[in-house]
Amino acid sequence: MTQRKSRADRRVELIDAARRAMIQHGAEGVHLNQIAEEAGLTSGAVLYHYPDLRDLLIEAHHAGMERFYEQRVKKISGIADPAQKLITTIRSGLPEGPDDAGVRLLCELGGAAGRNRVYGTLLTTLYDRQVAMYQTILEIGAAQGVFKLAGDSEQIARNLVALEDAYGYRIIARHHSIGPDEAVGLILDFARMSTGHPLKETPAARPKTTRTPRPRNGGPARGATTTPPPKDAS
Amino acid sequence: MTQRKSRADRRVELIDAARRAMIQHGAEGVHLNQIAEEAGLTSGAVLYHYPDLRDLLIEAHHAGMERFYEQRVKKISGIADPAQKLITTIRSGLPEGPDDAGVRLLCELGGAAGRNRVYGTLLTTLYDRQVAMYQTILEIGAAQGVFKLAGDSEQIARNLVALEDAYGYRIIARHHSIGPDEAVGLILDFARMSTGHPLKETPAARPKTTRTPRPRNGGPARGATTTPPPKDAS
DNA sequence: ATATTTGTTGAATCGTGATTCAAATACTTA
DNA sequence: TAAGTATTTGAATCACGATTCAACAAATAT
Repeated sequence: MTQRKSRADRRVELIDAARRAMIQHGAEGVHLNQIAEEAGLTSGAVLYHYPDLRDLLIEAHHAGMERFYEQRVKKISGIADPAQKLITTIRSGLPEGPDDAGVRLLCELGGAAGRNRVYGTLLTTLYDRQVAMYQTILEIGAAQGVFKLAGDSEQIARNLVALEDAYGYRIIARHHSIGPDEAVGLILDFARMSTGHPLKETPAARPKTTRTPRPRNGGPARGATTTPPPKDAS
Repeated sequence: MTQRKSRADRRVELIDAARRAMIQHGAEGVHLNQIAEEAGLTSGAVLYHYPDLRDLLIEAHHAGMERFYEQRVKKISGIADPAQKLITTIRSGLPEGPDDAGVRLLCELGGAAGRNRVYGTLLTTLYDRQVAMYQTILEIGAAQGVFKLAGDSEQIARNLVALEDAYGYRIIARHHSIGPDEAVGLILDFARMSTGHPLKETPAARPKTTRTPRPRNGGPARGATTTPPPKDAS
C-alpha cells in the first residue's frame, strides 16, 4: 500500500497532484483517475479526501494562483529601485516558456471563467491583486520622482497586467516570434511611455532559471499529447 | 425524421451547432450528443458527416475566428478617418458583454492552445492577422500625418491586440468594474500615447447593438450551468 | 415508376470513468 | 500488546458517452 499520510499532508499532496493533472489534461478535462495516478493513489483514496471533485479542483486553482502571486512578490521583495522593481515584476508575470506550469494553469481557467462563476471570481481577484501590486510600484516610483506617470496609476497598472496576461497566452500558444524576452520588450515599451523612465534591463533582472524546478515527476508521461495530435490543421 | 439536407448544407449547420455547443460546454468539454442536439439531429447523423469529432471542432473554431475577423474588417470598411477607424477597430475587438458568443469561443481556446498544437496555431494566426490589421491603420494614419507614432508600428499593433485580448478575458470573466466601455477607455489611453492623437470617441463609433443576433435558438438550455454552480468559493 | 444513392434514425454494443463499499492495512492510544 | 481509528485498496456496480450498423426515408437518377 502506498505510504499512509495524515489528512492535512494528503490534502496538500492531492492539491498539487490535481494541479499537475489539470495542466496536462485541461482544467475541465481532467479525470479523477488522472489525479489519483498523479498522486500515486487510487481513485477511492482521492474521493475519501474530496468527496466532491470540484472542491479539489477549485482548491488546486486557488493554490496555483497563490503560489504564482507569492513568487512574484518574493522576487521583488529585495529590490529598492522602482525601475528595477518594475522590470522584474513584468518578467515575473510572464511564463518562462510554453511549458511554464504556473501560467499554463491560469490560462486553462480563461475559458472556464465564462461558464463558471467561481473560476471567474478567482481570476478576477488575481487580476485585481496584480493591478494593486503594479500600482504600488508606480506610485512609489512617482513619489520618489523616478517615474513621471503619463496617466492615472490604476489605468497604467491595469494595462500592464493586461499586457502580461495576453502575452502569457501567446507564449503558451507557442507564437513563433513572441517568447518571454520579446514579450518583456513589448511590455517595457509601454512601461517607458507610461513612466517616462528609460527602464534599462540590467543583468540582475534577467532570466535566471530560478523558478519551478520543471515537471517534477520526470517526463515519462510526456510525448503523448492529451488530445492526440489532430491529423491536419484544416 | 428531421428535414433532410444536402451534404454541404448539413456540414455548415453542424459547424454552427458545434460552435454553439462549445460555448455552452467548453471547447474540450463538449459531448457529441450536445452537438447533435444543438443541430437537431442524432449522434449517428453527426458521425456520418464527421467520423472524427475533432475535425468538426477544429472547423468550428476556424469558422468562428473567420467570422470574428470578417466582422471587424466589415465594421471599419467604410471609415476613412484613421482615428475613427482605430477607435472602431478597438471596440470591435472586444466582446459586447460577458455572453458575447464570438469572444467566448476564442477564450475557450486559450487553455487548449497550450496542449493542442492545432489550436495554438489557429490562435496565433488570428493574433498575427489582427496585428497586421492594426498596423495598416497605424501606418496609413502616420503617412497622412494624423498619427505621430511613438514607436514601431508593429510594436504598437502587437500591444493593441494584446490589450484587446486581455480585456476580452476580463469581460468574459465578469470583472465587476471592467466592461466593454471601460476596456475601450483603457485601450484608448494606450492608443493616445502611441499615436499622439486625442482619439475622441464620436457617437458614430459607439455600441450600436449590431452584431450576433443573440443566442439564436432561444435560451431554453440556459439557466443550467454546465458545471453545476460549485457550492462555495475556495 | 423504379432503382439507386444519400442522409437519418434508433437500438445494440462497447468502453470508460465515477461511485460505492467491504476488507485490508497502517497508525494511535490505552 | 490489544483495541480502536483513520487511510487505502480493489473489486463490484452504475451511468453515460461513443461507436456501429441494419433498417428506413428522402432525394436523385434512370
